[in-house]
Amino acid sequence: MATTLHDVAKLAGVSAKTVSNVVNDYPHIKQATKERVLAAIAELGYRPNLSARGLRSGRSGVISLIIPDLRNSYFAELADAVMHAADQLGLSVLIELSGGDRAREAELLRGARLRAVDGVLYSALHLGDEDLAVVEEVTIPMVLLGERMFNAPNDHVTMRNTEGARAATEHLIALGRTRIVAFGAHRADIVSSASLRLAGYRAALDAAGMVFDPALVREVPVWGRFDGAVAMRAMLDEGVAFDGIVAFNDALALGAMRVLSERGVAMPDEVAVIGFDDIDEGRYSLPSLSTIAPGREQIARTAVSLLIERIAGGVDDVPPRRVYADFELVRRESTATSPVGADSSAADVS
Amino acid sequence: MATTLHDVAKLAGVSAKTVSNVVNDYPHIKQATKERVLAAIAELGYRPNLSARGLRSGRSGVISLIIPDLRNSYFAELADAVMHAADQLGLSVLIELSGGDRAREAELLRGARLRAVDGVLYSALHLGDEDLAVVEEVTIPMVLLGERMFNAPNDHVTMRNTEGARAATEHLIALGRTRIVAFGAHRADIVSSASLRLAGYRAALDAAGMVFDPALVREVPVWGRFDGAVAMRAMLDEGVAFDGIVAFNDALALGAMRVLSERGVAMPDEVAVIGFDDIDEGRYSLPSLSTIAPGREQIARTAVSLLIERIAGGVDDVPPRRVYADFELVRRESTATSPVGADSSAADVS
DNA sequence: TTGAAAGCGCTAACAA
DNA sequence: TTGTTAGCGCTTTCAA
Repeated sequence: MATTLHDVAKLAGVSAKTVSNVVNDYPHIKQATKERVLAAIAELGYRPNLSARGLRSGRSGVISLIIPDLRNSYFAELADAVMHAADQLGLSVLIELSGGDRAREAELLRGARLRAVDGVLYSALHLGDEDLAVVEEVTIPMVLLGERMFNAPNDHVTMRNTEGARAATEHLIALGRTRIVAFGAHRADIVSSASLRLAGYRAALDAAGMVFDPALVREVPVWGRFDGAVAMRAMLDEGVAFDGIVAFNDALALGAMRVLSERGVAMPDEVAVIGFDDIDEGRYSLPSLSTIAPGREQIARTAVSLLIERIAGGVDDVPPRRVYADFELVRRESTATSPVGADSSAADVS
Repeated sequence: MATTLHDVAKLAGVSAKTVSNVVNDYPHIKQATKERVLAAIAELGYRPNLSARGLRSGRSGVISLIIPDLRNSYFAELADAVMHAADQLGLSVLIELSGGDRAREAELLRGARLRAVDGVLYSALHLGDEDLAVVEEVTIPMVLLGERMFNAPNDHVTMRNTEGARAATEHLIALGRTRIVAFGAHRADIVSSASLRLAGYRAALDAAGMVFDPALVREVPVWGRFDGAVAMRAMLDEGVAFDGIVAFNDALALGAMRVLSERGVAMPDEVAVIGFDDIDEGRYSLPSLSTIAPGREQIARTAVSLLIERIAGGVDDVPPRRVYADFELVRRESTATSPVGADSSAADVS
């Protein structure tokens, strides 16, 4: 079998506790002892049994990240950022995929796996304030990501959705666009990224004294490229007139742009497009895609930090914190004033 | 504290062992006993402590997936497929990112985390046969993914790189292209996806009686969109003439296509492009990108199955297995014979 | 079909 | 600064 603490202790001529102290960087150890132990560890190739440590200490050094899927670039890039943040703080990340399925979103919160991790970062698409009971049953530290479940008693990290959508819309208005589509709305009655972004869109129109036209609000329940393409195709077929699109995420925008190109609609001249998320792909599309960058790194770092604080304890009496990451308007060709190709070093490709 | 097996046992009026049997679906249990235990579990909200189980049984129910990063769509989609395959077999996946860093690729193989998991799926970019010593030190079951380390004593799942590249090249040759770029070559002296794909490219040229022109082999060390764009820009600036591109992955192809579009090069008329990986994004680019689909799902399912077999044991005397997944040539607009736009339901968007 | 006893490898609490 | 004792919650082994 694998070597244990005791094997090391025997070889080094010390007690198991001393070896444990060395392994855990306990400060008060005589240098000579430490070196002897370290030598024994190296000689035997000892590596601690994390299950035993976890059982004894109640800590596993692992956190869960629950997200819909990894095929979606936004979540893949978010997961990447979370893993780097966690790694720097000595934590491993166990990813669990809800598949955007409501039942599974709830199920994962109840699963046994959640007893094996120290904390969880949870990003739901469907679970909302009406499911608070499930959320409150979670006994380990949990930090919420995204827009759902605003009333849960947990720390919560999210972007400034409304302000971001407003900035995006104002950007198009400043370009002189008058018929701007809100692309990717959801059912209006629940708080979600979609409803917050729609509110920002409306606020921008109101502030500019523009009329809100419901015909320009396009519902797209799923925010993928495919869904964006289908919805845009339908919109064009219906003959709706528009000269700008605020897409509620980049994937939707990219799907829509593909259809606009097929139909020979010039971007940004005939239709200017801006998305949300700043996924890498948007830098290389044609035209490159203007977007609202949500502050992904900041979200990841903040979420992991808040979670670690809760895991460490000592903040039990601190009420739920809500952190809003800073967004940034990224201007690319899809909302440029000069036509595509005028600047051959376009986008940030160069 | 959380409820334990004993709490359940006490409430149900049975021994801990019986509860354990129920939890683990041990077959020979009287129905009445089982129901009583189940009721007690439900009443107390009992969930097993995975650390304790892991300590006792030597199994954690977790496997590691070591990949370069998640910003790269290929790996994100691969990870997604692996997680689904693992989930169906009751395993959780702990992802570790090597960042495409050679030292870290080795370090992760030695880490303590690898003692806490039952097995590992390992995809290296840099570690090769010259690092066999590190690989051989891994004591838990390990299945290799990708092209590196062909001589390691492990099961290995990969795509048919050479055949795939040959099919891609032959596809362009059939289109009448005569000056085809091999885009994304690496140092020739090591076995890698790049060298295998280059071999396939050469084989296709040879079979067609075409001359191999080293000027058409373009080295691009990193396979990202950005790198593809930079390399293509350089190539155009150098004035190399070509009418086809076999890009060694889709990201490279997409980066190159962006530059070709900027420069007004018509695709596929002036330059036909085909990539590798079949990432989702290629369906929505303009033109949509023809590609070699590597059989990602098959790779994921097979790798997880092989790993589980090794974990379960009983195959210790079975020599290392090598599985080659089936690839598929996916024809899209970037190698279509009719010009883009002729078919408005282009790509598989519709 | 069920129970009793033992102990996986580690660290917390305390003692020396 | 280091050692001793105990036990985390579970499953394995063996017995009944």
